[in-house]
Amino acid sequence: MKSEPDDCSIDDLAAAPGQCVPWVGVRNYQARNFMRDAMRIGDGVLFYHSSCAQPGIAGLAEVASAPHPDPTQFDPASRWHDPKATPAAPRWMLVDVRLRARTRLLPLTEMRQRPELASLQILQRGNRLSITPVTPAQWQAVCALLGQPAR
DNA sequence: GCCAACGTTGGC
DNA sequence: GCCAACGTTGGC
Repeated sequence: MKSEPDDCSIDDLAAAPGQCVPWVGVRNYQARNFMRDAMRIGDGVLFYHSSCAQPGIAGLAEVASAPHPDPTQFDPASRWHDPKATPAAPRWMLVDVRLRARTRLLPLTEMRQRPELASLQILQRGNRLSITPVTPAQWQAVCALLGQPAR
């Protein structure tokens, strides 16, 4: 899951109540569908810093809630406000994400050098999705590079 | 700031 | 439903 550190960095996640944040602001249907349909509580999350000086994986996290409506879609003052969404017919669903571990930064440049990570969807040409699935083998490879248990 | 790549919009 | 125009993403 990509996050711009100016919005929510791994340190912001660590400082959040319960080290847990609602993943607000996703406004892409494919990314929404991953949160709404594919994620389960306890699923592992690679926390990726994007649109910053050093893009890369900054820590491990996990899905901490069932899907629920993104509250920012109803808030006219929010940058993520969606005038077409109503509480009766929400358009954007999200999950909460809880920190497991801050890690060293695994830079995008290093990720590209690792053959075992070559299949990661985030590394594919033209990928722009802010949420992409990770296979168990990819997860284990990243954890090994970060010196983290793969549990 | 550039630009490749992709998503969304809206006229037809 | 097609598709051109436009907007967004995100690394560099």
